[in-house]
Order: sequence, then C-alpha cells, then structure tokens
Amino acid sequence: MARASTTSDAFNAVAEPRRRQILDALAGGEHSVGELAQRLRVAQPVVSKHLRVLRDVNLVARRDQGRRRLYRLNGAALRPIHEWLRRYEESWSGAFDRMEMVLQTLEAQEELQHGQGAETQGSGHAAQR
Amino acid sequence: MARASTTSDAFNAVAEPRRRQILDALAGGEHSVGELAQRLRVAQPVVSKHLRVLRDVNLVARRDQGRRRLYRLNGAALRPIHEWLRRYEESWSGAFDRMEMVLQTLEAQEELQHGQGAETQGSGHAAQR
DNA sequence: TTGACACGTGCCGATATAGGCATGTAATCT
DNA sequence: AGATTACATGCCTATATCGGCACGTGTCAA
Repeated sequence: MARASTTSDAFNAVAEPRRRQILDALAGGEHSVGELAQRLRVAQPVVSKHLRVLRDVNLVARRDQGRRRLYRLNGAALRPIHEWLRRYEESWSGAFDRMEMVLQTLEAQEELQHGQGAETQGSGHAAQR
Repeated sequence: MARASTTSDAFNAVAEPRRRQILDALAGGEHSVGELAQRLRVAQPVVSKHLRVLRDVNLVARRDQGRRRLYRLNGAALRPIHEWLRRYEESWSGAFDRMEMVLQTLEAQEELQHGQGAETQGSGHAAQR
C-alpha cells in the first residue's frame, strides 16, 4: 500500500510552499486567480489547482465577481494546526531551551569518550531517562 | 517536472499523521524505536523510516543506549511553523470571527438573489476588498 | 452574435513517498 | 563463539501529487 492520507486536511494543505505563498498573499485581502498567478509568477492552472486544495480543506472561500473568482482567506481552518502545536510551545520558551542545551552538551561529551566498556549504563546522565 | 519540495522541512514532516503520532508519543519522554512501534501498532521499519525523516528536519534527536536507540523530541524545530501561523492567529480570535460570519451571511443572501444583472459590483459588500 | 477573457479540469509525464519484506550491522545474552 | 535482539536500509509496488498543456464553460466587450 501507500500514502495514507490524501491532501485532505490543513496540515497537508499547508505543507506545500506554493500553497503557503497563496495564503500569505490572501492574508492581504481578496484576490482573483489571475492576480495570484501573476504575483507568484506561476501559470494560472497551477494556482487554480492549489486553490482547489485550499478550498477543499476550507482554508479559503470563493466569491464570484463577473468572470473573476475572488478568493479570500479563512484563517480559522488553521486552528487545528495551532491547537496541535500548542502542546509543544513550551519547548521553545526558556527553561526547556536551557535543558535542551545541557542534554546536547552531555551528549557531545559522551560522543567524545567514544563508548568504551565504561558507560556502565547511564553513567553520568542527568535524570537518566 | 514535478513535485517541488521534498519532505525536507518541518511543515512536510508534520503533514504525515503517523509522524505526528510519533511526536506526540515522544512528547511524553524518550522512547526507543521498538517502544514506539508497539505503541503505534506499526512495523518497526515503518517507525524507523519516519524517525529518519523527523531526524532530518531536526524534530527529534537520538541517543544510543546499548543496542537501543532512544529518541527524544526537539520541539524547537516546530517553531518555524508556529511563527508562520502566528500571522493568522487573529483569524480565530473574536472580532475577526464575527466579521467572517457577517461576510458568509452576505454571501448566502447573494447566492439566493442568484446573480442577476444587478450585482453592480460589490453592491452591499462590507469593505469591498 | 462573435471574439476576448478568466477560470476550472482532464490528461500526461516525472517524481516522491508509505508500507511490506528481507537483509546487514552492532550490541547483548548464553 | 554462536544465537538473539534492536535497528537502519535497500528494494519493490501502489499511489499521490506537481506542473505543463489543451480544452470546455461562463462572462464581458464590440
């Protein structure tokens, strides 16, 4: 078998750089497909397809204006990602950072001592696990 | 040509559900490959491969303990995502939400009136752009 | 009405995985 | 030393895109 999830959720939609660019552009307000294509320097079909994906996951909404289709951002759809990320925020806020530093330092030293029979199992490891 | 970006950044790494599960598991502390495989109910090679990707983008760090490899989370690597997301946070915090609601309501009504010659261009749209 | 626009899609080729299976390697056990 | 355990990889198959190109449809201009 293969790839489990289709590009069917915000995580996947946002994983594509070009798609992020589109969202960034739309963050500045509504834009038509042509405008986006010109701005990102890509062919119109490409933009249309990415917008299709973004629309499927509800990241953008469409509005018709004559023969143009105006797309606008729906940031709310990014919330799941933000929520998931929230769990890890502590990782880059102060104390945690410093602990990381310490761990990496210890590791480096360990690497230097190059194994050896010693390493009686967690010899000098802080908190051992 | 084809696919532009390889799974070489945090965005892509996290786009895969199984990979998120692994990170979630590691959020609880260091774990060996075997432990993770058992916990996620998947074959060991699968876990090893995902860990490989996570390691390449620096989302996890490895430490050797005998014949086991203990992986631990490096949440800091998620920061870029968080940073990118920060720009859209306002989207789901109060005022913006309400505005979205209003816009969608207007749209619904527009849909009802079914185009028609009227729609003189942004007839009753708030902020028109 | 005819022609120019603005889009959305389908089809195609090249490429990037995800997971299954088997194998190679290093460390631990007997 | 030989067997066993814990992993990392390579190879293979099925599948999912990404971008390019051509085309069909709806809308606006003459």
